[in-house]
Amino acid sequence: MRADARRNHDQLLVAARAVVGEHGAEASLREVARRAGVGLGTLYRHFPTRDALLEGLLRTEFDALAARAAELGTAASPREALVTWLREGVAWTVEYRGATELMVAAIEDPDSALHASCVAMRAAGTGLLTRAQEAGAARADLDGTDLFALISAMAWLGAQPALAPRADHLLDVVVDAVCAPRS
Amino acid sequence: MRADARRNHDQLLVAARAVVGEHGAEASLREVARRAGVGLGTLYRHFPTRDALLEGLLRTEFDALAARAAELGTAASPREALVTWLREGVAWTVEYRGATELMVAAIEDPDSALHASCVAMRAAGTGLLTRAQEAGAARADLDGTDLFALISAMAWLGAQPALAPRADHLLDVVVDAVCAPRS
DNA sequence: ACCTGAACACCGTTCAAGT
DNA sequence: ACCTGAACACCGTTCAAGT
Repeated sequence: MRADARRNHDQLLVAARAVVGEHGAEASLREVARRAGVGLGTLYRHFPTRDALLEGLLRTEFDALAARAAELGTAASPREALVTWLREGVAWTVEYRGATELMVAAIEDPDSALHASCVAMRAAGTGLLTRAQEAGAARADLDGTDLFALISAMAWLGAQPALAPRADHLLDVVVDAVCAPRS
Repeated sequence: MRADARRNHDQLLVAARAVVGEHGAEASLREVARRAGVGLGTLYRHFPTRDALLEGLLRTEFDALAARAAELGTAASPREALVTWLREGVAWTVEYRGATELMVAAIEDPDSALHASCVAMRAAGTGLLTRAQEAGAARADLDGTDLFALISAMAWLGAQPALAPRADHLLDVVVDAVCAPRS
């Protein structure tokens, strides 16, 4: 890759992080290009879809979550590992308001730039869930997709200003439900 | 109101119901006006905001939900009344994909055209919840806003194509959590 | 009173023309 | 190779002009 191309690529990601932080995942792509000091066509050359651009932002975070799951898998009790990871996953997802819908859509769309990262994250959660289930510390009738769905829904909830004040408490309720051994 | 104004008003609602059904709550207002055979300014005269237009569509449904709560309050056991209403509330909310965000925003914005309807719906749910709590059939650490939030989040989940297949099951999990007497 | 549609300031996306 | 920005087809919203 040519030096100028690489610089543009990097500046686009920097600008995107700022703009998405301010306006959410539906932020204007024109504004990203503007802020990066780059033509609009250059943005499309580097990131042909909005997903591709977000993937550039989120990949490192996804990887961190998967790594965290591996760490918890050995460092904590099955129940505590699962609960901690659930809470951290929700907290992290709330940060990217608007990205939750994209994440959810990407998990069943193999063509999405976010697909691989989503699948990896689900796999990490599945590991923790299975371990907790084997220890009798989580409901047996849940799978990794359910966990992913619950994290997404609670993150959506936390991103709604009107509901955010109760989000932590409601997450407690859901965590209780996930960890109830019966059914 | 003049006869032509009334006819335009009604046709706008008919068109809006169709267009929102097809494209969700973010549907193009231009398309609504087009489909109603009406100038764009006429739409804005009758419904000055998008909320006002949606309110026209949703008010009857909100009222039905409140009435349903009253009915269940006398016809069913406290637990069953709450659970049935929760399920029906989620099922109904899923129908209006995209409207969930608006509903949630409206409940704390007194200027929203949807505000009164949202508050009434929350009040109806609060009645059922309180009754169930007094019967020891629901967690004591939940209030009407929590119920509203959980309904919204589960409706959001059900509206995501990738998660919809598990939505019913996850609602069961949440219902179990709401009805767990402890904590 | 009520209606219309042009006008304005924005989008996302594509692509001919430049270096 | 890579970049630019005009062009196209859309938005939401406002408002002067018409009946």
